[in-house]
Amino acid sequence: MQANSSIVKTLTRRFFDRMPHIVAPELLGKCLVAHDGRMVRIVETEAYAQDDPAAHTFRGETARNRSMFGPPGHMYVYFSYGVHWCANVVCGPKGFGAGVLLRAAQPMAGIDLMEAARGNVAFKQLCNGPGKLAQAMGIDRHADGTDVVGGGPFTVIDDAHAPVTVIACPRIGISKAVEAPLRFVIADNPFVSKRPMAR
DNA sequence: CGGCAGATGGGCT
DNA sequence: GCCCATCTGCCGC
Repeated sequence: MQANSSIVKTLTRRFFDRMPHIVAPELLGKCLVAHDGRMVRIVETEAYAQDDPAAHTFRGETARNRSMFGPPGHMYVYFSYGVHWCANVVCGPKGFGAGVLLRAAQPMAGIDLMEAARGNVAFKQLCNGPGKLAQAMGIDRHADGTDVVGGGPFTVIDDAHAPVTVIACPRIGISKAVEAPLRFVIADNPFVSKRPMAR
């Protein structure tokens, strides 16, 4: 191994077999890879558990949120405000509707494909929001329920670079449990959707 | 430049 | 009506 080459590890199913508030900060710095070469480094996540009034699973299983009740390590993709797709990774035990929303990421590879998908926007705005991230990566309804540990169209890997400094802060764009510090960002990363409030 | 009001839009309850 | 969002335009610093 050369000094600046990364060590890529495939995440195990067990990584996602824990509660979302544990998995969400640990996903920071991990990478999401698509089959066509597009890759992003995750810089912002939010945790949603079944007992959380802000979670889609709070009122039980429906056709829309079904994949969140399935086994961990799979995608939950939902259609937001009639316009955007948003990607989550299911976590927690099977049968417990929980997951981590992928809110923002840093483009790493396949930039030309991301720009084609997102249109004429600044580089920093390619993936700095959940809808933008999904659009840039080509994530839509077809990815719902697919495996992110391996074998699916998108895979989460640990492309280890440097350790990250994690900041926890309130989530964005919700109307219930608005103060819970379940949003996690990499400190001082320019690709987050909104800077966390200074503390 | 940042912040905010308004419009947009589909699927849920 | 409500909602885990985004874009545009308009303000004020």
